[in-house]
Amino acid sequence: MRHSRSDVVAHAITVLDEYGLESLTMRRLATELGVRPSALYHHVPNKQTLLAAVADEILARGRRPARAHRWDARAVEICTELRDAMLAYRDGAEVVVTAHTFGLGADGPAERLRTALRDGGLPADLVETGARALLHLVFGHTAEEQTALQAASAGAIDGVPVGRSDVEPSLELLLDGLRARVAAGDEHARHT
Amino acid sequence: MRHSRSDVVAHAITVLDEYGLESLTMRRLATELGVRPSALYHHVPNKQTLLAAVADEILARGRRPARAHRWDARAVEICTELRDAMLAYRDGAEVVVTAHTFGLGADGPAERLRTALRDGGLPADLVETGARALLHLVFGHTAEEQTALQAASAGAIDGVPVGRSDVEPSLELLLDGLRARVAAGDEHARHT
DNA sequence: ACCTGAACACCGTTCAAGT
DNA sequence: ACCTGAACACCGTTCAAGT
Repeated sequence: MRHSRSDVVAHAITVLDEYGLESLTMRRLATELGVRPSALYHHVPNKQTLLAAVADEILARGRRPARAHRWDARAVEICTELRDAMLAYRDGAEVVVTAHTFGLGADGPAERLRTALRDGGLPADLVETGARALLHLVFGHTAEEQTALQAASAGAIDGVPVGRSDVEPSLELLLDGLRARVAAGDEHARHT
Repeated sequence: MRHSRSDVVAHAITVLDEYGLESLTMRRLATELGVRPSALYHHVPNKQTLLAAVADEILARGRRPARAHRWDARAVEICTELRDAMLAYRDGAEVVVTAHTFGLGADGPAERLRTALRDGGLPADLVETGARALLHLVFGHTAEEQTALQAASAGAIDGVPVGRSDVEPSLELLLDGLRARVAAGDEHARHT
């Protein structure tokens, strides 16, 4: 069977989800596709690029339509969507976070957060630091949550199971900081 | 020459800093120590454990005495110390963050943050979510900062150089959230 | 355009045996 | 206690050649 680039990326996600990131090798992927390893290099320049494409596809599959209108509710929406998208596939958080750290794709959520804050009327510097802080919080939290989840599901019972809505307390804490800054800014504007 | 476990860990940091994480292989480390690869397994059960020990050593080398007394200043102190420790070695952030994510060592900073917040009189739930959020912020920020820094120093000139005190805006944003919660809690306590 | 065959230059880890 | 020798079971990537 002849393949296209999207076949390769799609099957990479399947292998990832079924056997984990450490088993997602070019050789294994090729074997599963019924092809020699060298054939993959016709579709993708190297493994790094393939993993970036996998990260983008994981995020794309998690997309949900926007519902909220207020900037803080929008931010929560984007962050929980991001978290759910990463948790939906085995080792999803690690793949997405790594791709983002190396600046290879996976930059959709950052851009959407910036847009939400900008549309909410936040000043440019708050948009920048707020979006980055929110993203780092979700990345850090979800990466840890996923390894804990996977360790629990592998090694049976040990430690307290992590609740599903566990990001929100940290998220709300940061949003409180943002709201306080916005309120202070409005206060200042009213007095000048 | 005969070696001890700490020799191996110390030389692993040297190799890491000089050639980067991707070049830190058991075989290369062994060669640099003038020993066969299998000899390393007398000192360390596997590579993962070695990397956790490397992470702990990087953090230990960055330790500074506590100066501040107020909980929020203590938190900033611990966070900037953590950041500086990770930035002090090539790929230091990635090594420390990975070790922490997999629950292998590198848990000193988290414990110290929790202690600082607890000593500051914050309620238990705020201590927990505050410490985690601060840690994730520093990890996420520093990992990104370091790859940007290393990319810039490798690929010469492109993009704006990241300033040295770049974590502090995000940190202060989160601290504003924490301070607001503390103030609200005190307010509530005064009325009951 | 998509793939094979064959090679290059590596990995982490184990384990019996040496000193 | 610390190390060697030798092996096992793998990696990512390149490149000429096939269809």
